Amino acid sequence: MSVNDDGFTSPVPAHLAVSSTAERPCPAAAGSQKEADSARARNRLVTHARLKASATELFAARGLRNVTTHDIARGAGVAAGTFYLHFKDKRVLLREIVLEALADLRTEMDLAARGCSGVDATRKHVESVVTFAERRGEVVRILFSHENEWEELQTHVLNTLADYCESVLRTQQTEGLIGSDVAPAIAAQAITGLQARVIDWWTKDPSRATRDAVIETLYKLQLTGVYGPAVTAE
Amino acid sequence: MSVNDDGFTSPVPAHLAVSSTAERPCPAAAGSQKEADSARARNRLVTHARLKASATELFAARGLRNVTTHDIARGAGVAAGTFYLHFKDKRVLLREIVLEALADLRTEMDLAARGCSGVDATRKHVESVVTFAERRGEVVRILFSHENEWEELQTHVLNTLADYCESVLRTQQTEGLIGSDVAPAIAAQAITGLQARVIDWWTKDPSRATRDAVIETLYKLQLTGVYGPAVTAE
Amino acid sequence: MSVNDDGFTSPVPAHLAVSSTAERPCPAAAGSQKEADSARARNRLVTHARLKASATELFAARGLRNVTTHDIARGAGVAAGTFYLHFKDKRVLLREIVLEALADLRTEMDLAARGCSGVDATRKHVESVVTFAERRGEVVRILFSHENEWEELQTHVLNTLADYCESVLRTQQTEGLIGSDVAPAIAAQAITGLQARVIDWWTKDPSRATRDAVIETLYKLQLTGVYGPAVTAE
Amino acid sequence: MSVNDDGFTSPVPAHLAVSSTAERPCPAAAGSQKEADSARARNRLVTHARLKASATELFAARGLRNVTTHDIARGAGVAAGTFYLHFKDKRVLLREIVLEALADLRTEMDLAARGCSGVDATRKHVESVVTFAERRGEVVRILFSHENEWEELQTHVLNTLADYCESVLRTQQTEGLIGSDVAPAIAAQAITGLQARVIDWWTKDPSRATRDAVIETLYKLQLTGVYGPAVTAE
DNA sequence: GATGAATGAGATTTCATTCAT
DNA sequence: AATGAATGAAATCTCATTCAT
Repeated sequence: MSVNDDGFTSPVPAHLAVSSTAERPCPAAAGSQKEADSARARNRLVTHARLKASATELFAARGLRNVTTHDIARGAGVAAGTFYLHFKDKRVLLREIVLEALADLRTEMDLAARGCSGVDATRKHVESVVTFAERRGEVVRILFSHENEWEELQTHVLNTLADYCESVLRTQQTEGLIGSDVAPAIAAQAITGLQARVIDWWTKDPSRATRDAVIETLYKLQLTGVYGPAVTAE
Repeated sequence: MSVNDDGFTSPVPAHLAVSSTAERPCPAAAGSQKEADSARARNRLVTHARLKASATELFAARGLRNVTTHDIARGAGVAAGTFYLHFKDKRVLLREIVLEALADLRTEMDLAARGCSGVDATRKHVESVVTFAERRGEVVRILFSHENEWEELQTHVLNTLADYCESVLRTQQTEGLIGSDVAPAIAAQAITGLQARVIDWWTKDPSRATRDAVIETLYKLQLTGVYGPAVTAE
Repeated sequence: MSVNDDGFTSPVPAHLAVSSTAERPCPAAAGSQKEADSARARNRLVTHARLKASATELFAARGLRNVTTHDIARGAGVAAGTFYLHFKDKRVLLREIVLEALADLRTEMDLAARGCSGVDATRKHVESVVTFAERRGEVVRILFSHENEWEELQTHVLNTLADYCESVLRTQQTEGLIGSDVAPAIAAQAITGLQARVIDWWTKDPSRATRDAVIETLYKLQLTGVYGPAVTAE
Repeated sequence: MSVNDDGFTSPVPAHLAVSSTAERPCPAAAGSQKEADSARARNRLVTHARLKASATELFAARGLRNVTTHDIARGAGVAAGTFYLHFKDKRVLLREIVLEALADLRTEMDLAARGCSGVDATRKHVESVVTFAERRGEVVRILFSHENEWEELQTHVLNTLADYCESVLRTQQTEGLIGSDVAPAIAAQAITGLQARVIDWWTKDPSRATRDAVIETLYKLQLTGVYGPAVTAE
């Protein structure tokens, strides 16, 4: 049984759901306009993507509150008002960026650990987190920065990761790999915090440690913490 | 030699230093007015303290950016302008609150671990952090929340704690308690993140776990992580 | 050679330069939108002009410091924030008004004295200053009022006029019309002050003297002082 | 007959009158306290004078609007509230400074021209103005700077000087020294502006011209203009 | 859809003035 | 009289959001 199956039982809360803006049915879709329409639709997606990319870059660099919708629009090369044709407001945009990144991370962790179990799955998870951080440093900065106004979102991110972690822990506890003296809920928070902090610290300045050192340390700390004597696993 | 002695050699950077409130030199304290002066001075301190208390409460509840200087003044029961008689601006106030809390926490950790070493010191540290969180939940929320604009401050807090942690780890490594395969710098970040996350999570809703469960889990995770097999230490 | 050619070699200092309103490059003027764009551009200029007119009126009546940006916006019939879409702040607006007026005055003086020289040019200059004051009393009030905060600007105005005057004096001295005992630099300041004061005084209440009396007196005083026998000089 | 007799027929308007603040009768003047009282009264005058000196210096340096009552008090070495024990508000203080300076200038001009008449009186007047500017540059800067909020006061200063000038002109016209084509009211404004401007310009940077050059130029221009025959008038 | 000028609520900050001690 | 903390009105400036073209 893969822990992945349990990991995401926590659905996105209604108020955080990403409602795609591009749903409105095209009002006048006269036959001969199909091509024009699809061209238009493509343009729309391009603009949408550019806005999101611009926002990601700016949020990562300056923080959420120090970026204006005008900044984002300028960064995307569109007019100020265009922003609101794609996103209801700044929060929605952030939500979209964060939830997308979170889903990506989860997918990558799932894929990495596919077919593994126990200690091996944990190692794969650590590796995939580090890989994700290397490839998408900007988005990681956003994911793990908490600005209070968006605490709801921040909490959702950490809780999603912690829930996943907790499910893994419970499974392993059931299997007798972890002692019954470990409280999965608390331990899950601890491991999430541990990873988030190290990843944030390392992402800010990757020269601080080699990729391998980060992986090894995360793995060892995590494993030997819950498995006790088994550090010798190595 | 106690590691505690080394732990806080990292002085507060100049730009974060809390300048004492009594900056302005008292121009002339004529003889017969001493009482009046001291009464005024006392009142001033009271107002200062009330502003700080008001700000602490509000910052913890709503975050820095969602609290106006007027809110703080209102919470303290003084006029809007009074704020600026005591603090140059919001940042300065936050800085004062945070650095004060950080110093308090450090002091408590030092006192708690006095005379202990090795595993015992670690346990005392964990206990004092949890105790601090129980008594001063509000300030802990501020300490462990990061808003990007104050990243500098946030970084200072975490680094101060991580530096402390790192010095403990290095000492124990020297003493052979920890294997040489542990990178103290990374591990220190990890442990700091682990503690900060759990404390933040628990402080938000203390009913989530008992005090003892939190202490035990933090202790166990931390210890068995670095000590490997020695979890049996207990 | 006309002295007018020399008179305004003093360029506007960089920090006082009026940056053209059309700074922001128009990003992309798609073909079919030209009309819409130009309509918007026209509206923008109208708003800009209304703000400037409103400010001119208010500054003349109440002085720079007693006029708020809100007053100016209200006077122009736009919202408060609109002010800042057109001018970085009040100073920039004042600068624009003053430098524009100064340029206009200079142009009118140049045109009036075109083809004249010596005494005739002086007379034309006096006439054009008086005419300018009659037509644009408000702006003249601003031009010749000095508020210390804007001393830089005030100094620029008077020095520009004085420089012009000085160049005229030097030319006439070269031509032997003026004795060598006259120090052009000092005399230029004197004549500038003389004209500014009379114009300001008269503009405040034009019923104080007829236009002709003002012109005659300015002309006579400048040329031959109060004792001068020969107003008949001409 | 001295023109001085006519010069100050314009009394200070009621709203500009300096009402001494130190008028309140001493409530409890028990016999044996005379000395204490007089010592106190002396102290009061000292404080009053220091406030005025502080204000004069600051106004001259930074302009009226850029000086706060706190600045003035600090400059005088007293507490903020003390300011209001001596002056009803900032305006009153400025008024006191300006009217005092104006009275001083007038007195010096009177004394200088005592016994002189005609051209000689004019020369003496010019000399005394320049001397005043040399000795009391600060106050002159205040006297001749116009900030719109205090236009009333500024107008009073210039009109006082212009009135004086006008009376001189009328006298000389009566005596046949000046032609009937000169309008005394306008000419008086012109001469006042001329002097004020040159004095202001020179005071800002006395190295711009020697004292004698300033006097000679002011004198010559006033008497015979720039074209005037030779200053042979003397 | 895109544009970008306009909107207006709201936050920060200053400072003349008062008043309890 | 002097003190200096407190007051609170007022000004500047920003920016999320709307809307006519």
